[in-house]
Amino acid sequence: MTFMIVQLISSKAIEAVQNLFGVSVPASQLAVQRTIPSFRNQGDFSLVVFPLLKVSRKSPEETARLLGEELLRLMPEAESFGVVKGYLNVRIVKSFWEGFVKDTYSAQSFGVDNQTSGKPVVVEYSSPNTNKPLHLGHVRNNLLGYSVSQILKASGKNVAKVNLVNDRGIHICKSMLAWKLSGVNETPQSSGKKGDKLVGDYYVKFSSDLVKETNDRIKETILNHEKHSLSDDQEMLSFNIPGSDGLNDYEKNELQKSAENTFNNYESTREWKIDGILKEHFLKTSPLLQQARAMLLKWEARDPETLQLWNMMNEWVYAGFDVTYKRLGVDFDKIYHESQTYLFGKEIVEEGLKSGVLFRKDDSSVWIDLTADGLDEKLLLRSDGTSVYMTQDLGTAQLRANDFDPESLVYVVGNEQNYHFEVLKLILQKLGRPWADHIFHLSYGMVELPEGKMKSREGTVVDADDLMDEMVATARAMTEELGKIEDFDSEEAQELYRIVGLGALKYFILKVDPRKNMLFNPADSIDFNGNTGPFIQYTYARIKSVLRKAEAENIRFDHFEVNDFHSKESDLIISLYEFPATVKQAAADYSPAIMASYLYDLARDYNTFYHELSILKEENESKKALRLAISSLTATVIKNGMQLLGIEVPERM
RNA sequence: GGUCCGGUAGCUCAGUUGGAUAGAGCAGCAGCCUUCUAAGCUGCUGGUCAGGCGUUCGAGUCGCCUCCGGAUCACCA
Repeated sequence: MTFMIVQLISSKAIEAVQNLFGVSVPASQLAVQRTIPSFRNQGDFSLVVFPLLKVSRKSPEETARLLGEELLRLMPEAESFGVVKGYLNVRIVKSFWEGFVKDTYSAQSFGVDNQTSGKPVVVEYSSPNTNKPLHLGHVRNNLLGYSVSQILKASGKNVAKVNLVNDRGIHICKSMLAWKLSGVNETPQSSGKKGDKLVGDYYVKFSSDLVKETNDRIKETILNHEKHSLSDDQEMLSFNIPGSDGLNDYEKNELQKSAENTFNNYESTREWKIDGILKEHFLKTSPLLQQARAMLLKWEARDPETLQLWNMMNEWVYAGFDVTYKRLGVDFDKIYHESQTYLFGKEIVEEGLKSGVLFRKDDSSVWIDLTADGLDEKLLLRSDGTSVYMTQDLGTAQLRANDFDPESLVYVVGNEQNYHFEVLKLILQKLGRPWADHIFHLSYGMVELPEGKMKSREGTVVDADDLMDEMVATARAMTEELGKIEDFDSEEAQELYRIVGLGALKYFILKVDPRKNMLFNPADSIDFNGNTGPFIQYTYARIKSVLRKAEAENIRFDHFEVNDFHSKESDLIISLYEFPATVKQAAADYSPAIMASYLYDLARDYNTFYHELSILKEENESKKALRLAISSLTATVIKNGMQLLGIEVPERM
């Protein structure tokens, strides 16, 4: 079985040109494309002959006609042709399509390669911080990572899904400190909160406590100023600003001026409008932040009490994440933790220093000079010898190379880190890592809300669990309104709401080109009509309904002979035929959106076919069998294709 | 300011290495359920593909310029 009719036409056309004009033209000159609907009465595929005019020295119409005639001679699969302007439209013989349907309609795994081979593609995605629950942005990341992994597998690659959990650092310490200071010993069990939510709440509490503490300190400082009389009608204010001892005179002076401005403003308006310089200073010297930093140092020194608290709270978060991941339907083959990998980059830095790729500055910080590559100098070790993000990523990349001996490393990370990954790849290349050439940053765009960006401070963050709840609730409301599943028991109904609600969410996000920023409009996302997941799921359920009836009536459809296709039949068959190539295309572009778009078009094609033609009521047995076979194949393709998006399909809805 | 990404219908998005008359959905309007699931189907309305110049037989697609939006350029992650 060949899925390469397009390549066949192209190669035969090259042969035809050779025969006709004695010239060998490259395949790039002979683009074969699906004939546009207006000319489907002439053919299935089209060739553009304009590039051949130089060698044919004839008019476009004449060139196309000659080529068409030669093609008919060379290609038994070509049945007839038509010419419009410079376009040659070729009709493929019915028996070819008939053979295709016969060969595939009962193959459950049509289009998806279940034989994977070669070195693995390592796909990193999700990569959450453990101080906050997952939100809409993570949802896009997770859905993309999972779907791309599925698509790569279906295209024949071995895939390893990995997650790099950021479980250490100042953010986690903030949650830990706020929890400790609260003194209430709240746990997921005692509060009934999901672990990640609980820890996230303390992170928020830290932030608000920090703001309050800072404002209080500032107000106190401002109000407890001293007055010095300079003369009868002039006086000078002096503020006793804590933590300013180490500053130089200029900086002290700036702070005094900033404090005076703030005070004067307060005097005249009775409102606190704190000057920026002052605010920055008080944040920098915040006792709360100092405590958090002290905690991080204790953590790095393996202080048992700190480690215990850290472990406990991280476990809460993981339990919470697991629930969200499971519900989202994503999983990982290996999970890395930064707490275990953050020191790994240092050896690589040492190696780079020896080989001269990196250099040390006078303050003993380590850098790489990328100015020759149009980038800047980049820090790799701080002057105190500690590592930065980039250092860690060098280490984890090496670790992954050791663990998997991968064909390539794919990073599903937001586009705000484009620069970071450009630098990462470049450094590894300079360090002579051959696999560095196969680092691919799957850079996806931000998810925005109608009000603009999500801001945790403004409470506009869309929580992943809440979002799924809402989608499932909408699916339920919609299903109940339609009233088609009265015979479902409660468990079956719940399962359907889940499948449809999540299908809607996943499709809504995955149908957009990953690279582009996308708008998440809640009103649009709960629409289940048109270009949506539920529409495609519905099409599947509809087909299954027909197939169940056929089975009940004992109708077999393993035999059919076709004299002519209805245009709706051939449109559908050719769409189905293009599924394997679409999987390859989606894999090559790392784009679930290509698959989503294909499935939508297919579902639409099927619905018009379904509407226009009878299936079970068709009297001609051969036609009935063909239509059932096409229906069955469409169901398979929808199921397999949706599975590549991580979307399930219901047998009934 | 440097670098990168984007700008297609009122809104959200498609548009394969340059190919025929730029397509869907939503919204709006008009139809189609005693007939295989109406979460469906059919029709209508809606475009200076941000703007300009260029390359080409042919440009939404490639090049240059301008305008607008976003990201990034930390001893943060």
